[in-house]
Amino acid sequence: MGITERREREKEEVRNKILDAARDLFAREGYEAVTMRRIAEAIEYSPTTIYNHFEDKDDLVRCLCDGDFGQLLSALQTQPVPADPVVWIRQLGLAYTRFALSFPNHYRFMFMTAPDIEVHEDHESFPGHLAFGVLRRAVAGAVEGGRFRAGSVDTMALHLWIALHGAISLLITMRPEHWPVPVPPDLVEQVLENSIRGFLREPPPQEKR
Amino acid sequence: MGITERREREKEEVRNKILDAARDLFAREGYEAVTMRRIAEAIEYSPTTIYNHFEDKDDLVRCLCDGDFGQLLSALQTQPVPADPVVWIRQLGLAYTRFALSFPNHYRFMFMTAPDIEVHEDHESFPGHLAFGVLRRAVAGAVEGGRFRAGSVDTMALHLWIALHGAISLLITMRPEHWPVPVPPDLVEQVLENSIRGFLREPPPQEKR
DNA sequence: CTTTCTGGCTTAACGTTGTTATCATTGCTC
DNA sequence: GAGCAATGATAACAACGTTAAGCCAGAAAG
Repeated sequence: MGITERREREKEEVRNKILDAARDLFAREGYEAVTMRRIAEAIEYSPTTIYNHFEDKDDLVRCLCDGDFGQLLSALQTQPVPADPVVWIRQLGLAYTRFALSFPNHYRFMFMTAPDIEVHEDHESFPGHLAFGVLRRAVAGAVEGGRFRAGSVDTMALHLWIALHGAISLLITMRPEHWPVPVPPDLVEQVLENSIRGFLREPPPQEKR
Repeated sequence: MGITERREREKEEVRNKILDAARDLFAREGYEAVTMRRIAEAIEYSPTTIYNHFEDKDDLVRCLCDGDFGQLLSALQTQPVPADPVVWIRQLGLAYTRFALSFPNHYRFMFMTAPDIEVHEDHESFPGHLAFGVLRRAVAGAVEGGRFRAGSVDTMALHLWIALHGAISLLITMRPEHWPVPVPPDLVEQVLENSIRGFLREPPPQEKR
């Protein structure tokens, strides 16, 4: 009865080789560069073999991004939760940013590209939702702890996400020389700090410098 | 001497027919649907004719977006400037949003897609810069008028733009059912108002409601 | 041991795409 | 009328995603 297991293991192995080759192309050169034929050449299989493991190119890249984003998520969930929920929020935002800017093509595909057709029928499994759940918990902690002013936790978490996404997506899309003003190196931190400040119950102490 | 003028006029005419056909395809079905052959069929010319008027497909779509975005810009510059700079900022943000959500493919191409190669060598002519210039003037007015707290006008305008872009780009990309929380219909207005509030010198009066 | 069958893989091909090389035609210039 | 510049069309190329057809090792059945 170990035969089918070995077969499945071999199949999984090929699947991972495909994903590795695709990840390499994707991370370095983007979606357009991920070509069935280039993947096939890299793993020394024929292009059609890929279709035994993935429905089509979109399915492949989606599996790739879901998996890699899942790793970010587990990193978010694994790292220790600071006592101060505001510190926690800052930490989450920076981890999110670091991932996005390290894997801009992943981020672009997941949050800046409209899917062709209906996908992720069970919306809860989408890694983005789980990541958002973590952020929401942090915001809820800040509200309960009195650090944030009262209000809709969902709305505040949403606004934080939107602000981060705005800065990140523009950084990914536009080259620095195309911006209307010089881009400060800590732009995302600024935006994050600004948004947080808008939700604080009391203005931050003035002893800052 | 009217001959060359007539020739240029005819050439311009064909160019406009190309742009019109392309705009129709682009606005309705997006970048991928804009096909040299479909454009050619629509205008009853051969596909290669398009290359007499545009360098390649990217050049075509870029000209299209630049032109259409230029119209938004002139609308921004034409409309009367309110006495209250904060009202002005709100007005600019809403006009920007209306354009983006009315022409999501235009917006996607201009602000959510990385250009393949160097483009727009003279950065000042990029319509986005001019639009940002208007916003900066409005913010400067708010600072000078004492409505906004003191600080870098560039930074405040940048943060406003980023917040708007974050909300708009997510609305364009994600279908409502994929959001982690229900999307309020006035999301962009919320975000805009929130950002403005963060820059106000004094908290807004409480007579609201 | 032989036969059957099944799943994984390849070869070859189809239909599109952007783009280019080549050529014809038109009509201005001299 | 000869040359020339521009405009357009035909045909083709290379690359793409994807699919149909068949090959073939190896498990399953007799």
